[in-house]
Amino acid sequence: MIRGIKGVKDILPDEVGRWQLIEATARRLAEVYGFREIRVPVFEVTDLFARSIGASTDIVEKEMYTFQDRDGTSLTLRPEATAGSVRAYIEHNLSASPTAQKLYYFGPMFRHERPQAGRLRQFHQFGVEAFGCAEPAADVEVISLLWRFFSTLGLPDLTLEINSLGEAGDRPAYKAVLLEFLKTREAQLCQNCRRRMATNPLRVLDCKVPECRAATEGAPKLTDHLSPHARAHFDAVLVGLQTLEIPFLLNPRLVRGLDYYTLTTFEVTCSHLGAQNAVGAGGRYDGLVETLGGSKTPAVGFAVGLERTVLALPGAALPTPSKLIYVASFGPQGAPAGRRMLYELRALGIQADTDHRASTLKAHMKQADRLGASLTVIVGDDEAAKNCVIVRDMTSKEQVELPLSTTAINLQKRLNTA
RNA sequence: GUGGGUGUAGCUCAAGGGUUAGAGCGCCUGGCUGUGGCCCAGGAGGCUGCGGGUUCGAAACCCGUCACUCACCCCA
Repeated sequence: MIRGIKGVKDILPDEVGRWQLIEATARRLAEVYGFREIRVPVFEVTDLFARSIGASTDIVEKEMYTFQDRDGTSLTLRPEATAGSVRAYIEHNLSASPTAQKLYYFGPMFRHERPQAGRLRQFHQFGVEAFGCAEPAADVEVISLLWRFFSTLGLPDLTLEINSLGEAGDRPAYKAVLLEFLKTREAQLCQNCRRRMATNPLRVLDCKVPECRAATEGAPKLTDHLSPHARAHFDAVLVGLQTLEIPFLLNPRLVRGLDYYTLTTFEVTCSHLGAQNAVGAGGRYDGLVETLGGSKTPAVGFAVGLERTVLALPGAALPTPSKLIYVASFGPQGAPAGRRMLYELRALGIQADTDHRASTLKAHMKQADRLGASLTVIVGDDEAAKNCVIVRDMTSKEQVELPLSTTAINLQKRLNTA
């Protein structure tokens, strides 16, 4: 038997309802907020990701699905969609358009990691990118969309954490200060954190080991080393959130892993998701458009992990299935009459079905029950001969005889008034 | 890449060295020959993940391997 690839999952019919609800909610809210959909390719030239995400990040170093095109060009399955969106934004000169600055997208992303709860090698994201606005109000708008999305779906026990990474110049300066501090505590840090001191000192602050957290308790805070402009921007974002009454938690330890983030970063976590508890995250990336060859353009966005959203979605959020009419037809005259009835019902836009394998009324009734039909139209040879059908209400068991020719239209009225 | 857990019927799980590997749910048939659910009776369905070893005897113990899963790293 050929199996699916490790870390790549089928989304089966029984779970698709949850996905459709989430996608419809995302799409509707994004449009309400003035974002417009963009569809970018699932693969791009490798260099695009290396330059945007950061050459020394885990994603680029060891998690990308990279392959050679026939001419030798290195291509990569997208590990995220911001890079592609920015590329498209520059390539099609969207900055010249007064209306195309706010984009949203859906789609699969690919990262070669060991799968675990809430983490797959092919996973799906919904995300937005707002280009061209450096105002704190843009950060607040994006965060408020993210928060509204989760609350509309009714995800329980969410926390919005927020931090500022400062402007481009602030981080290197802070890194130096932090490193000085860490050196004085090196003996108390875990093996991992000692390694991180060399690779990514900011991550030490985010370590889960209690000893490390204790050791870094008095560490200098990035938010104390912000430039005046970065400080003012951050404060304005926080005030903006307070104005909208969106609850947040300041987390000076919150560090985003992608190199392009600047100033505001945020993350929404859900407390009963297991270890991978971030359902959505994002931030500002004012330098990225320029890095990729565009003109200097501020931008802010987020990405939502749809698998994680599905996991956290309460069962009550599931949409109720629509009413189904089952056609139970059998016999040399009844069967063709039934097929015609089915055709007419469907032409009227009524969800109707039958089981072509069933040759007895009993088998039909059983199938109607399993499909959850609200009404069953019975057409046997007797009915066909009399040009009528029997309509059975599956819950009340009431049956009425109706003329064959007007049944479909009758049932349509009955469904509309029910 | 590293570590832990688990692999038995379609699904959820029993059987912890000893006859023919069981149960619930689901499925099929009949009770009910043109009427579903509930009930009753019967039935089908298993190379116990795979390969080796120990043993008179292995689903069980040992080794290997593969898969799934959780966690680390990292991230949505």
